[in-house]
Amino acid sequence: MGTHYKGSKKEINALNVFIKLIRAVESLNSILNTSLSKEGLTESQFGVLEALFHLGPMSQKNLGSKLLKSGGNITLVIDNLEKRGLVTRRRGVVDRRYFSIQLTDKGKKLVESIFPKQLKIITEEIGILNENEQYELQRMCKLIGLKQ
Amino acid sequence: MGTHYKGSKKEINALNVFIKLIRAVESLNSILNTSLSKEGLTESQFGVLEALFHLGPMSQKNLGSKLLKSGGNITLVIDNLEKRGLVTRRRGVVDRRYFSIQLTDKGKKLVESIFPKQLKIITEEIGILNENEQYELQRMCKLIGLKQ
DNA sequence: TTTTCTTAGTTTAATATTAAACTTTTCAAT
DNA sequence: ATTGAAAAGTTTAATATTAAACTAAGAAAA
Repeated sequence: MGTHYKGSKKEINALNVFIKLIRAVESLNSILNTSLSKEGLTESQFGVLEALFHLGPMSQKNLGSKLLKSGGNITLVIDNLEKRGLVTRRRGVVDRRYFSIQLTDKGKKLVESIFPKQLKIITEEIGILNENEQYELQRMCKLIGLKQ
Repeated sequence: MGTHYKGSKKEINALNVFIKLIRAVESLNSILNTSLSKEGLTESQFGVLEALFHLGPMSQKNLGSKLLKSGGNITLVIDNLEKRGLVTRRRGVVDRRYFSIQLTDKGKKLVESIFPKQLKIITEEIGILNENEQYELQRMCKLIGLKQ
């Protein structure tokens, strides 16, 4: 969304804020993804591993809800993680429709080695803002994300 | 990136700010993309059309720079837009390595019909914040996006 | 119990996205 | 002028992403 549109002042301001917001997130994600790709992981794959690590085993449906991704997408990401031996599918005993997706030891060790690095990057980047600014940024983002 | 990690207070705060920032942008993009998909356009396709509309014809290389996308990606997106008759490739006369990517009339009309709707959504969403908040949000985003 | 509805997961088709290898064209250096 | 480097675009292979159609399993209703 370029900045060359001649709209009302209110529109131009909103558009500029929007663009800066998008760019900030793109910048952060770019740094984080560069770090991840060195470990041979994509953002989605790390998202799954990290969710399993911090929240424990869960179904693919549940993973999709947490990560805001479609069922078909989760199927593929889990396939790729399973091929690399980072997670396993365990079919539900009571309800055979479910899989319980589990981190393997290899997967757990990988998250333990990567997560601190990612957190360090995030802490450094966000650390450009002081405590009060961080509070304000978070408050404003909550307002914007309100309507889901 | 979940919220269940037991790190230092500073790390936990930064992680929470990061998550809220990501969620806000995801929320905004989701609303905008829903609107675009009704017109049969993807975010990338609209990005190209909008850039051509507001900045004029340019090369694929140039489009890639503006939109922060790889050359191969631009090739595909232009292919798809060209199939639908929304843009045309015009081979450079002086330097035959370049294409000048041009909006067709059909493409121009489409942008003229969609852009105001997108701007309206953005203005409404960002309008939740008052003028000073918008200024502050923009300022902080610039700081975060500083290192490219 | 048999039928019907719902839910979890898979598959398919389309677009997106990148890195890397490749082609064509231009430009610079010898 | 010829050779070699650089630049624009394409292709390929891999992963991502969604919607929609599909399969299998369980639950509810008849």
